[in-house]
Amino acid sequence: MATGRTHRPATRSRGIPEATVARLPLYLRALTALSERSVPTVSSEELAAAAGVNSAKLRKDFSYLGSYGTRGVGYDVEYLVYQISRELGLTQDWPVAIVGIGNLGAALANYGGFASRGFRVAALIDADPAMAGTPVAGIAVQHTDDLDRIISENGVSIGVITTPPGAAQQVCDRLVAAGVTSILNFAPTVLSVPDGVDVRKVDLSIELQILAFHEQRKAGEEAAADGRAPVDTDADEAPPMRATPTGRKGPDGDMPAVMPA
Amino acid sequence: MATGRTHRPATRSRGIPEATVARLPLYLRALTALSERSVPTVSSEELAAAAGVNSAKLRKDFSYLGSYGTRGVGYDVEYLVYQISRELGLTQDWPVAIVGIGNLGAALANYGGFASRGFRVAALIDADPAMAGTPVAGIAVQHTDDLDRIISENGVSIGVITTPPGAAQQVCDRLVAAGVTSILNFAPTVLSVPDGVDVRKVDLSIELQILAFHEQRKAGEEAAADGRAPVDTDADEAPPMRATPTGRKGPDGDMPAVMPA
DNA sequence: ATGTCTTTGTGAACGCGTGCACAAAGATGG
DNA sequence: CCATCTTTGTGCACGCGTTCACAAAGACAT
Repeated sequence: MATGRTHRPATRSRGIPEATVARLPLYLRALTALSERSVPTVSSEELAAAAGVNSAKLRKDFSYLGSYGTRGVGYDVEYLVYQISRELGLTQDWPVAIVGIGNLGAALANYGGFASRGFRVAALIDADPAMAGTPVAGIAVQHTDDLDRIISENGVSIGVITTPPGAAQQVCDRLVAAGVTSILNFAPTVLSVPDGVDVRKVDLSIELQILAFHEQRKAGEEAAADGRAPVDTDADEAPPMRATPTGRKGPDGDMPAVMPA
Repeated sequence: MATGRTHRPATRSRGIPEATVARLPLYLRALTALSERSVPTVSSEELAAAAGVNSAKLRKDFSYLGSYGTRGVGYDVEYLVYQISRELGLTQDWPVAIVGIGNLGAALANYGGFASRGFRVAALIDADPAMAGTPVAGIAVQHTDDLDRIISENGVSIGVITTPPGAAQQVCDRLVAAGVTSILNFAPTVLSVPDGVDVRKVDLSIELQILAFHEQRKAGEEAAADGRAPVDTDADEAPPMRATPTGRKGPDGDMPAVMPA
């Protein structure tokens, strides 16, 4: 019970936990699928299964948005699609600019999932002059020199960075200077941005490394279960000769032990 | 995060928290950069800044791996690179198969970050017979029919799915049946997998929607600060006529008037 | 109405992750 | 050897997120 106040969650984007926000798109996708199948209502149990989450969690998530369900029945699909869309800000148009039109940038430009929900690829930007004018996914690539103007003229507030890592921070700075306040970073770089700017990163190599960790652990457990010698996964087998703090070993010769105190 | 039912009630395995594992690749990247600059040691403060995290958090993370630092000095870069690499399982070779060679799949195949650390693109698989044999990133695409054999012969345990959403679950099932136990899913689908299989997803559209949410919130606050009428971000303005079950086609045509306001 | 049945919404407990703050450990200099 | 200085490693407290379990709300049948 929302403390008896109205069923309206008092303007609270503030009150919506980040973890919940991250799941809303998941619910929305499942609901959209139901909507296309003309399913009128859905229970928390069913929807949770479709979204791959716990039903109690789903109900709590929805409770942050308000009381949109009916006890004994479930949730009205269309109504919920609308409420979540509105909460996520998908009822308005979001022009997006992609900077760095290499393999990945081009792939994203062609990606259908973009236009589907409020997002529109408004500009493609690349530093290579040779690419200027070349159409990618039906949109002419523009040169980085015009980045500022392009962002302003199109009212872009969300930028996608798909440049090589070395250029990412610079591009980021320029985007922010031009007025972008949300960045989706595909470059394997830690971006630093001023307060008020949101950055989310998508990092293939990090994801793979996390999978490798679990994969290795599984292999080790399996070996142990087989009764064989477990994979040596944590002993200090042949470390690269833990460098003595003072004297560095061989190759680097007389590297002065620099290390700004 | 992983979507499947991969919930492990804290295996006694390694006491390394999931959150820490997710940051290790970040530290590793920063350390590798330092290593290339021949920096011998680094303090938790410096490294934390480079990785974009809190220094106390970094120290605690490292403490799960062991005591690899030297008080008063810091951490030996080379030694730490080795320890983290080993912990993540990057000292061994991980053959990876990419299924679905469209724009995105091809872009990933060409992505350099792959080979860099233990990962090797061992096979490209696509359902389109016309693509079979076509070289992408120097590797000939093979047909889905041979998926099982390809996975087995190459000892692939990590699969990357870049197919259209409709094919993702089926491809996933086949990968798992063939022996894959870790999946990186780029398709906008919730994959269900048996226990013991890890799934991580990369979802462009979800990331954008999360950014849109915050963007909308920022716009609302800004408007409020300007003294203008705040963006209506939560009132029940013009809902799609809450569940007016008016003539919903379907088996149950009668459709009671549910969902009162 | 009354009773039964279904499903929501949420109080409460728990566990994980984060950040502070500090003692311990080691380096360094006299 | 002792004093001082730097930086690690961690005990502790706090807050967020998850999950359980259940009372309340409403649908539906009689």
